[in-house]
Amino acid sequence: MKIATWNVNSIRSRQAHLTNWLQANPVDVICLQETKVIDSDFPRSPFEELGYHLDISGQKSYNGVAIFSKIPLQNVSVGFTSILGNKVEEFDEQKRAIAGIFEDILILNLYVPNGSEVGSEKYAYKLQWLKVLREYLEVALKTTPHICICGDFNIALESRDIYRQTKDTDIMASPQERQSLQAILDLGFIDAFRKFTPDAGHYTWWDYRRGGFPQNRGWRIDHFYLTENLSDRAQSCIIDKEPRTWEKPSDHTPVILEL
DNA sequence: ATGGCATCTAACAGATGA
Repeated sequence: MKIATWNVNSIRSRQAHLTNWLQANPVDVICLQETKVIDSDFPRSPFEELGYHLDISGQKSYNGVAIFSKIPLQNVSVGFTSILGNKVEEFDEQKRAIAGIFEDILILNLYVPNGSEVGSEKYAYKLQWLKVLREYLEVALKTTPHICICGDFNIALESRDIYRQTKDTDIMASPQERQSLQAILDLGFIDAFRKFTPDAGHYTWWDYRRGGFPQNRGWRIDHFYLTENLSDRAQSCIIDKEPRTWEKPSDHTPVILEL
């Protein structure tokens, strides 16, 4: 089976790109981020016509996540309160997390906060959000052996994931962000892409500005993290750069995991 | 240090993203 993740940067602006891509890549599941639309305005029919069942959680203008699957997901939940309760309610205001079970796998689709600038309020929110995510996974792991987390993490863990040297004050590469993500991985998650590809120069996001893509000035910030038992089942994990070459693309490109 | 580019709302400029 194949699972994909793609930050589409507005589902309404990217509808044709996504339908074209899905026709060429009929994955079993696709996890989307930054849909940027309330649920009642989500363009469902083009994707339902391709045979997908849709689970969506969006809001006006910002954020928003969705999972499309060829077979309906079981036990779909939105946000963190479903597992952690009302104490984490404030972290569910922004629509950044949706989960469901496909076959024996819990798929958790995430749009991690960007953080704006190191030291800002949004940066503090990003770190807190990651702490809540860690708690969520700690609980989930107690009952669910097979977990696949994917999405836009807005963090590049290592220098080989970024086209240039970074400073500690660079958002998406700061030590605190990396430690927060590493603490999650330390619960027992493996970077699926790195199981197959150790070398530098593979990215999933390129800045629209300054000709980032043509010069391959990118960052690898979209990830698949798998529990060890699932990692053993992984057959491949690849980045498909092609949609980034299309006209008016998302600034992110899809990553595809094969189990 | 700035701005570069794209998306949103809907104010056609300002907020946000990464």
